[in-house]
Amino acid sequence: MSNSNEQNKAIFLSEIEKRVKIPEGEFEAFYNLWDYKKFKRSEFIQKAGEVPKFSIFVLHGILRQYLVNDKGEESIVYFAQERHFIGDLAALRNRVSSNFNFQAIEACEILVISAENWEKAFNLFPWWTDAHVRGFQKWTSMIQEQVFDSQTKTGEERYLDLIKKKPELLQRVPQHYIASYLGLSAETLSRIRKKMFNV
Amino acid sequence: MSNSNEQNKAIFLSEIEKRVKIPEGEFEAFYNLWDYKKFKRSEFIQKAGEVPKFSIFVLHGILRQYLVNDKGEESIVYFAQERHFIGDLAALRNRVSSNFNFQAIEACEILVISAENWEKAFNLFPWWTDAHVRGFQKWTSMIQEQVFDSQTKTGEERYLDLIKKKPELLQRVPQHYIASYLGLSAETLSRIRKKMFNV
DNA sequence: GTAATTTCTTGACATATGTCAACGTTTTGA
DNA sequence: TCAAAACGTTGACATATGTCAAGAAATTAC
Repeated sequence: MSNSNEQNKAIFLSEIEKRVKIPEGEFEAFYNLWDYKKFKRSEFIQKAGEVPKFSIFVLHGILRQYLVNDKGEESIVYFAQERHFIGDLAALRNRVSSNFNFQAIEACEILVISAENWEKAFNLFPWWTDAHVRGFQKWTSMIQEQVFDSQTKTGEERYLDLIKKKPELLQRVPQHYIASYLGLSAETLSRIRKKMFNV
Repeated sequence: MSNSNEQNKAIFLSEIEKRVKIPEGEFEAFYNLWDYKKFKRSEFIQKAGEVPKFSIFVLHGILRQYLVNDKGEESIVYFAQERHFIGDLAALRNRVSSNFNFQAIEACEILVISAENWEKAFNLFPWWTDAHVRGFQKWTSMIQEQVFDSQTKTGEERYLDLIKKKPELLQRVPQHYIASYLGLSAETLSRIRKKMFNV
């Protein structure tokens, strides 16, 4: 069921070309800076407290990025599905430990890039830098709006938003992960759903 | 009371040099891409719905970045004090309207850079790009942790965190702005403080 | 300096959400 | 295929926080 190297390359290329134009012939060298890896369901790609070994592009599968506090409560900050970039780049580049956990929810195929190769890519390929910068600029506004939502909306409203924005996600990951992402207990989400669908 | 042009330049330079090394002689040209502006207390630098005219560096004073939802409730996502960069770069670069409001809390002196000049700076000065990228990488982790905190911590815990991290802020801005930043009603913060200091 | 405005506090009450515990259902892995 | 693990639901109860309204205190602007 796993994709061939050529298919993976094509997926990766098309995703980057959505954002920037790649000069003739440069993609091959860029692609060679990345390695292919496979993870089983529920395996950890990276654990909190570790210095990240790489940054990630998801070819197939889905993984969760989450934080854990001192009381052991965890909360998912991001679901990375196929064609998403994910990782703790600040920690990767500065060679410091990360607070984030990255775990495969389903079996995953991913491409990874080491800190060393990340710097190479950044220095060699201006189009990559540009894509990267644009990605971050957009992403920060999005997360800031997420902070806002978590402060001003009820759980039910946030759940309805998610149904609109990422309906496929709800079919794909266990409901208690959705609850964790929304900042709700599993019980509360269950009750919200009951109220929404039973009346 | 306002700083001279030379003082402003020095402040700006020292802030960037904290992050990256600037090659001999390049700073002057970079600095010329920025303009100086002044705003009075409670004036708007940019309103939601507008296409941003520039991105901002704060020389003096403090401003708030906030969002408003359909019900008219507002929530502060960021306080920018002196020596902070602030703005909606995704909207600026793409020439689309921004959801964010930027308002001076105190009288402010700021440097601004237009969309056009921003692209110039980005293309001409790799050290600027680098500083910028590092800033964003760190910032995204920080905001993600902020989402986490707003989902897993009580208002009292978030207030205590803020006292530790930015004690000077509490002396400087009205308490109901602090409440808004913490995602609490003004009344609730008042009660938290009463409980903390009266017992 | 004083009026107008903004800010902060407090009470009473409503409500969203968490916690704990029990139990049934579904999925997983060998 | 079947036992074990993971997942989802429900009840009872506790609690954090919001809302509305009133008034006191502080700050601002002329």
